[in-house]
Amino acid sequence: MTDKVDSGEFATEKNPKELVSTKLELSSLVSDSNVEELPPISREPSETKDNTDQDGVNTVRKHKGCRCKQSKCLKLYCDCFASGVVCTDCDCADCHNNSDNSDAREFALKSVLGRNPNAFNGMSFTSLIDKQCKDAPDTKLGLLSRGCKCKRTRCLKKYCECFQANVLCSDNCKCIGCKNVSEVFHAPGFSAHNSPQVYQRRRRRELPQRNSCRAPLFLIPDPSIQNALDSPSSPSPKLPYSKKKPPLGYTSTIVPDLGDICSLLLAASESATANAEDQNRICIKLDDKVGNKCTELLGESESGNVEEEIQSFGKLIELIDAQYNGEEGSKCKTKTGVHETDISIEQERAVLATFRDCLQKFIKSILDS
DNA sequence: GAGTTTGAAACT
DNA sequence: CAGTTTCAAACTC
Repeated sequence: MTDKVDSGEFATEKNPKELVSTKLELSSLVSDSNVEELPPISREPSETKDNTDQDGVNTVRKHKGCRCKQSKCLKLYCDCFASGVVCTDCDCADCHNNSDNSDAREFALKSVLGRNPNAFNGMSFTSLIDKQCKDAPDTKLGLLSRGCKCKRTRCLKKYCECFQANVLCSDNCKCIGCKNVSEVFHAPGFSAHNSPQVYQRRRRRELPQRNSCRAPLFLIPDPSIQNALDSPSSPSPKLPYSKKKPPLGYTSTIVPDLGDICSLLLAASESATANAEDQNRICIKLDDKVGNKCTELLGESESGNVEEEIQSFGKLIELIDAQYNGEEGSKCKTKTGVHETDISIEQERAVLATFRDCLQKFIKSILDS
């Protein structure tokens, strides 16, 4: 991958699912330390009124008619049935998921609920009887808590329910080679405006070379999903993101979450010990002092003591300066054990310097508020 | 638009 | 519970 050379990368290969709460966009850190100048990014649904991205592809999954041919829309293969609604305006064949076939439908509902009481996101049998298609907020949304089991797609295609729903894979997933985990870094064309799908398509189109760095994943769920998860009817599945925390750099007035910042830095630190799949990857090795400080900050991040947190950040800034100003350079081993070049070290230095600046701005924003 | 690939659901 | 089959959506050409 070449684009990362221009940007730097935080990799989180070491037990990445432990870091799923991290949802900062690194581009705001490494490409432009001046958070103030970043344009505000709306996460309101109105931003994508037609539910399409810049490629004209639907990015906000709405309930849509099914096209079942053999299941009679009475099995969970059917999106409508799986959503607990009857078919309307569908292209299905021999549909029995309607009021005309209420007996068959009820039997099917009972059958499915018998196998899995939570198959309809906790909805009871009676609540499913007359549920209309328009009531479905999103297909199979409630099933996300179950986790995916993807084997080949690395959870980077819409075959993966997690990826399709714009959420990260969680501990509930049993996927293999999952890449739908918390990875935050900056790359050209990757911005908060882009969903993972958008970015993946662009990478496929613009960066077809092999051995490139893994696809990045943007960590912010779709607003419709967020709304659905906030709804009382949804039993708060274990999801790899925290709610209502804007990513760093979204606006100049929003203070980034302390835990997120520390998670990001910790992720960068931990990545150095993980085996990099790609020799071209850039990892960041923080020395123990910085890493320990991050851990410390993580522990304190919910203390509520702003003064202590600011002091801790100040200490962290000092440690970063100490590590990268005259002391030994950072190290990043490839899987062949070869150290990265001085260029990489310089990039890491630049990333951390930017991160340091961001911390300073963060502190300032707290003091100003 | 047809054929292929994929992973969930259903089945054995 | 594991393996296989069925299914419909996603994807490719």
